[in-house]
Amino acid sequence: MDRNEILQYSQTVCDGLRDDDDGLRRELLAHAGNRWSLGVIHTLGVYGRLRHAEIGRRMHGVTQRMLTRTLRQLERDGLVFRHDFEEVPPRVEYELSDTGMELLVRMVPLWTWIVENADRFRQAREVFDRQHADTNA
Amino acid sequence: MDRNEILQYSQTVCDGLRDDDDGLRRELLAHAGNRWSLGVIHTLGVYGRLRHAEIGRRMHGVTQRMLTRTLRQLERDGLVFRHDFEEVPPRVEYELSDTGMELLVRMVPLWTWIVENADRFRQAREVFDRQHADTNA
DNA sequence: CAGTATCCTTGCGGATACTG
DNA sequence: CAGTATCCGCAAGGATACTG
Repeated sequence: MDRNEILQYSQTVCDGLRDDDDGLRRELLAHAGNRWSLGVIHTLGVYGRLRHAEIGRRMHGVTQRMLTRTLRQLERDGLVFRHDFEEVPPRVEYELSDTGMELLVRMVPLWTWIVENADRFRQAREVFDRQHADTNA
Repeated sequence: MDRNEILQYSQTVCDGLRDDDDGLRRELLAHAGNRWSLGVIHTLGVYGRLRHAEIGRRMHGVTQRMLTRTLRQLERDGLVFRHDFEEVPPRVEYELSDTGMELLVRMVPLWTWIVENADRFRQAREVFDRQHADTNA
């Protein structure tokens, strides 16, 4: 994929995002970029069907509230299926949909690259912050 | 790329994101997912070097403040170079760095997919919202 | 022209307590 | 167990006016 291909793609995408789709774009990326969304998608991708609490146990730090909210959003976008067995006590299982799986596929290269280049960013920031500190001093 | 490959990748990525990198991950995606970041990256990718106001003109709706802020963040992460000519009146040009270009490459497939599947999401949401409305009624 | 300063609204994310 | 209700702090994003 050379530079021109990239730009053409990029052009198409950004043209397709005019006005109306802006909300969609933001919302979608918001979900993908949410505090917990990626973790949930990943967890469900790896383990398949899981119950609410099981997901929570596999992601440290998430509260019940945020987990529920995240799952609702993902479900609303059709990325996750919710199977309610309507039993007592409640039993609900979550599962990544095909759409969710496709999203995961598209996300992974990006995340991989970010992680692999973590140091680059850290260094860039250090340099920037140092220079900025000098300016202020 | 089959399901297992995806999951392995995904596993690696998410393992690499434990604790410390969480901030990094969020910040980076925050930049990539910001209201204006992608637009700026794309614009600079397509047009090359541009002045502050030129970028603004090519992106409708962005305010001076947000454009400046976005550019600062991108610059801090090393995604964008800032060339200050130190003239009067001021003349500053912005340019996508190689790192920024690489990010653009990784983002494009994701965006393309989102845009191509916009309808899918819209429909999923409509269904969800309708069902939820019924529940409340 | 590029950028800062100020003020404001909104929604995310978290803590805690409660319910069917 | 799964989920809701309530309250809170914080930062993003925006509108507006000003400056070197």
